[in-house]
Amino acid sequence: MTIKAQFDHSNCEDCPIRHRAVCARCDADELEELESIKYYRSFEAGQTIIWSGDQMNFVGSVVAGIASLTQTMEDGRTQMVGLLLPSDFVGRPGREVAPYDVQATTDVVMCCFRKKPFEELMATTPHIAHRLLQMTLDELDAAREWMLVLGRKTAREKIASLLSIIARRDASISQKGLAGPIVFDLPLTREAMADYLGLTLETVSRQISALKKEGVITLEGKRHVTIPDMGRLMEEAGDDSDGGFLV
Amino acid sequence: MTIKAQFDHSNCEDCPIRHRAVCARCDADELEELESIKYYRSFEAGQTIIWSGDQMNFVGSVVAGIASLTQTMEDGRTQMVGLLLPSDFVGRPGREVAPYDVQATTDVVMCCFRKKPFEELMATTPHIAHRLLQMTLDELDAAREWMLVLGRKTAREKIASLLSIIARRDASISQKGLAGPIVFDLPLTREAMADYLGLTLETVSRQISALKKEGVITLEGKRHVTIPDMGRLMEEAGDDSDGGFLV
DNA sequence: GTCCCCACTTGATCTCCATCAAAGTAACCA
DNA sequence: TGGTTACTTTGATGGAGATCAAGTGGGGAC
Repeated sequence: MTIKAQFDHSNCEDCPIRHRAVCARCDADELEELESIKYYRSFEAGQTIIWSGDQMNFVGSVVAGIASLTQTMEDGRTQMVGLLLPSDFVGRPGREVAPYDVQATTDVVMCCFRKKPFEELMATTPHIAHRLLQMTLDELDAAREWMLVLGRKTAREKIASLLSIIARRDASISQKGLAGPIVFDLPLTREAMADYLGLTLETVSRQISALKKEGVITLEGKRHVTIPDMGRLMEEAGDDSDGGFLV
Repeated sequence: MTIKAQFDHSNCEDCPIRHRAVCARCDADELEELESIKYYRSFEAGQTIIWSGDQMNFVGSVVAGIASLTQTMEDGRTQMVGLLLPSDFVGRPGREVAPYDVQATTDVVMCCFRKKPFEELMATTPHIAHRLLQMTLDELDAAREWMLVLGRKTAREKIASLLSIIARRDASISQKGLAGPIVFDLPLTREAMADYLGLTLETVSRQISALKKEGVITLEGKRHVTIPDMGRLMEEAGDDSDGGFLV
């Protein structure tokens, strides 16, 4: 039924997209048309990929790096509304205008498709529309999960939730599961974390210090995190769900 | 392209669904199959329509009344993650299990389709999948807009934002546009509003009293609201966007 | 080397909203 | 008619996190 089931994406070298995303290389086995409209773009850390309100002329997947979706109020308050990790999809088939800023948080490589041809392809290729619907439903679930974090969790729980998401996502990419300590580099500045969590950067810093002091996490330098006990972290996050949300 | 463009739904009497939703009556003009798998269900105010974690065996649209999607933590903190007004769609094609509680906030009538037949229909009928994708994208936008409200707005701005959404949604149903005073009944208790806004019911009550005292809104009884100046309310909400998000 | 810059940490204080508590209002029912 | 119940308002108080303000540390340019 899905492409994923038919191909072993781990051998798909020049397309590091392993799941969920529309994968140009792999689809090309079935759909040469996709191959012909795909192209790659690179962005430097800090660069804005799409401005809110801009005409969108492409859709695509993040191949490498991390991008963020943010909304900003006139007075400068900003809220991150999504985190795009490798394999995540960007863009709205059928929409003209981008609803939020998309920014490269680290250096980013994207695999793009021109929007018009992609939409035409989608109209004639039911399973692409299907996959897109599934991905959109995943994002919707993630957004709603995040609403609980923003609306009801304490600062400490928010930090733990964010660490837990990144850790899980990281672990799932490196295929190791959740047993044993988990090690990763924080891809976000304290300020970006604050924007994601609806906090200030000072509060983020204080809470990270507290978690560190209490041994819930270990820090080497400012970004390199070790989580000795994932269960403990999830307790701190107030998570009953055994997780699995992604964006 | 869309059904909406082909039919005048305002004449579609026993199907009050006017836009966005999968509309059984109207689709029936094209798709007799849909007609054959649809049925109606009623729920009383307060009743739980779907429990989080339950097997979902139907999808459908809200025909009348208001339902809410909520998440709850073990310790009882709850966050509303969506408000379902008439014409909104409920259910996840392709998903087995409900991710949140769905509760009838007022008395609710739903137009349901058994999930299996609906999914089969979707697989063979591209434009249903398309419409569902568009609806899901709308919900995603709404969820992300709401993340800004939850993460960055003050209590007063949150209240103004909620009133503004309900007012706009109401106005769009009654086709009057936004000029002149807008009148509507609050469909939510103070507690439900608090759960939507990430506040306590006391704070909701205080802020509503404040807005009333300052003439931003008028109250008759506890629920009947008049908004003399929509622009003023949107200023209070901190909204630059001229709006249009729905869920 | 050392200077600078940027990300981060830590401290002191303030404020908005949560919490606890009590009283008011209206609908409903016996 | 009065009493019960569910919803709402209002008051008093406290605390989590914002805000303002220094200070730290590491990496890169020269």
